[in-house]
Amino acid sequence: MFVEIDFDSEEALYMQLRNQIILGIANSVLHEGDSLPPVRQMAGEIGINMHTVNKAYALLREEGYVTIDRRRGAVICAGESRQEQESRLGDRLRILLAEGRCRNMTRSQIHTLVDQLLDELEG
Amino acid sequence: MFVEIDFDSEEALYMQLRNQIILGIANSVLHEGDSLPPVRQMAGEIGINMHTVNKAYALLREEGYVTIDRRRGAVICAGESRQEQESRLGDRLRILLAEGRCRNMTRSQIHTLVDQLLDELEG
DNA sequence: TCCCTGTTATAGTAAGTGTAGAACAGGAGG
DNA sequence: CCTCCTGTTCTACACTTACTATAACAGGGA
Repeated sequence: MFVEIDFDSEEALYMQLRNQIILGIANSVLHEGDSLPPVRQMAGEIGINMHTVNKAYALLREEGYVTIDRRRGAVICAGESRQEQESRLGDRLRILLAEGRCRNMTRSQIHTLVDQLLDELEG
Repeated sequence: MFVEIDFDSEEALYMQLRNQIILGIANSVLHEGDSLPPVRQMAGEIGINMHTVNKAYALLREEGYVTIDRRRGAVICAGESRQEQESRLGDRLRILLAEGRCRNMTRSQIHTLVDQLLDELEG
């Protein structure tokens, strides 16, 4: 796997793993139907506990990014955006934009940054 | 103050307060030079502990949103965007955009959402 | 002096995070 | 049937963070 954990980060390990998998999906490194490594294998590869990986997988399942069954493990599933997720995404984006605006970022600068980050994901 | 705390939220109280103050600045409800209520008064108004308010104020000071002295309390200061702040902002925005992309949001939909949220802040 | 300010110290409860060992249920394959 | 691998669940422990509470301190203003 492409996952790398920063043990010095203040962000929770399971959250780092969750984010990197989401980035992998958006980045087309992971496609619909792909299976994630089993919890024990993933835990061994990145050097964290099995339960921490399990927590990340369970979170991804709750958020609708993967489906899990005992045969195939965690499988990337199609993005069927739920409304509740969008609202949370909007709330989080609102704070982010407010911070940028407090930092004197202009509207065009923000759009440029968004395009740049989207290009990274698609490129 | 305009601050309202959601005690059922999973977000930390001091983080809610910090975010609402930042929204207030971006929203032009709070202007450069304005003083925030004293920690004890703010704590009493919104029904939380003084130390929790103090933690939010201290965080805002670390992030460069306010300056604090004993005479005038916490005073909104000018936005002199630091580079470290921007990088963190970019990292957080990257995750957010990845989530949106996994939810099949198009680039134009994202820009529309950004514009909508910015209009809310400016309106 | 008195009051208000932020600040600090100490303490306690509660929750979250990460690790650890063990065991279970169920499907796959020999 | 048996074995292996899978996710899942349980208990337990240490550590950190979050929040509250009480108290005291230093410093500027009236």
